[in-house]
Amino acid sequence: MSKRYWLFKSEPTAYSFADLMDENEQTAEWDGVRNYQARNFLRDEVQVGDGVLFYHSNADPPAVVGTAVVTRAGYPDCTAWDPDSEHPDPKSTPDNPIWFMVDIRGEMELETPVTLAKIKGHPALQNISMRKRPRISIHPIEGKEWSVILQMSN
DNA sequence: GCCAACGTTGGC
DNA sequence: GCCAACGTTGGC
Repeated sequence: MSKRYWLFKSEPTAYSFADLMDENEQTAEWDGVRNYQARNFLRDEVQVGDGVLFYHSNADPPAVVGTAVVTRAGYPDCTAWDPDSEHPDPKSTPDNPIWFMVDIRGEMELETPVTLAKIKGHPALQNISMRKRPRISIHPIEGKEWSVILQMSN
């Protein structure tokens, strides 16, 4: 199975790239996703070794700020049945989980964040998934898009 | 199963 | 803070 690329969104006030880099082994569970399309990516498609662009949404400016790598593929999101978690969902149970998460390890902070404005302005990124479906927190990224965005960060 | 009402996301 | 886009819920 060949390596794929993804873009994960996070509001930096809730969880920033710096927070990820501060974790033990720079590794965190990507939990709390409560959207079915994003869930399907996490459960069915995201694989160990895949590349992740870490995007700050609701930020000034919104931008890709770092890269990460998937260290554990989809498994049940146990925060769903924790009533004290941020996004409890009583319909999801250990026997019949609805929501899934993966683990990622932060790799590199971008020298220059690649802002949404720059992404929108780049001819090679006109069809990037986040432009077509603006409100999903997980997006597949083409290999070409990945390299273009990383080039723009230098 | 339709669809109106409602809630959330997230750029601006 | 506004509001467009769009996902989800729930009455029927």
